[in-house]
Amino acid sequence: MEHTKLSQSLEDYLEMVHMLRLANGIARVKDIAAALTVKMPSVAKAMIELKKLGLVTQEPYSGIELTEEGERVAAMILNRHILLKSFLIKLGVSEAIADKDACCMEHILSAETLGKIEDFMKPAEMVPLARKSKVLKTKKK
Amino acid sequence: MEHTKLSQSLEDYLEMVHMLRLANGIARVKDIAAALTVKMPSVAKAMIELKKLGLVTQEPYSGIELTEEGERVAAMILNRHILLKSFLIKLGVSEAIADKDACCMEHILSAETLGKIEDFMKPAEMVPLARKSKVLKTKKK
DNA sequence: AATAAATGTTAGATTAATCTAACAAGCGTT
DNA sequence: AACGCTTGTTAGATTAATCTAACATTTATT
Repeated sequence: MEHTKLSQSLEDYLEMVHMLRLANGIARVKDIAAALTVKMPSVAKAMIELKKLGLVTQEPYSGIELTEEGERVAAMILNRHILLKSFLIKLGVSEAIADKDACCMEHILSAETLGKIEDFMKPAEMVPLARKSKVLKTKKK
Repeated sequence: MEHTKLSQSLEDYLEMVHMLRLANGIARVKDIAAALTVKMPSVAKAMIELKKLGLVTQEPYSGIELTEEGERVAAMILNRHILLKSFLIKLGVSEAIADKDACCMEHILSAETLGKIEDFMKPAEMVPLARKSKVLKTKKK
């Protein structure tokens, strides 16, 4: 609801909470810090902000949970990440770099550009028939 | 020579100096501020940093010049911008948004990704014969 | 159960980028 | 040449994100 527009940094933290919960079932401060290569106090501060925004909850000294809204936002960011990563891989970028660059791009691209990238990716998935896969049809309507 | 890795912000300022000099012959504080939608004191501070880094020179109260090194770096950034913008346009993004998003992307993408995007763009420029411009041939070699 | 190790939090400093307000210089018109 | 407008600079505050150091809690080991 509140579209308070997260900073890039907070988007990263929120996304990481989500990813760790998917991967490990729990998002711990230590693991978030390690994954984002920051120190634990940075995570603590970020969590305070995300709590203020109503995106996460946390009982002191335990794992971080997502609120419903937090889940929704995190999933959106993660989807962007996945879209961009596969896009880059399709361009021939190696997986590690695709992951890293997707991680930066996911915070800055406009909805329009994301939409076009989606268009670009979709046909290939939907029509694996066309072997040559020349895409980017400048669609007329 | 010194690869002190400019911040995104300083890259933007340096690029804008270059663009204004190309467009108007002179880069004035006021115009830089307007173009980047910041206030003049922000420009002044940025110029102090760029001077420290040996990328620009400026006589007090007059236009900003690029050093040889500054010119080199600025041209590199501008090239990235142009590459990314045309890439986005090719994907179907409108010019204004392509420009804006290119401006963000130009600071964050890895050399590998930039290289792949270049590869992606090249064939089309070399073969302007194909009228329909259906692109992204997953080139085999 | 006591203690040690691991994990989490709080306090406070640092850095970068921005802003506003106040001051200074240059220029253009009369 | 003097005044006023435009442009540029300096000083100082603010905000966000990080860090280190110190402290607190929880978990594991004996």
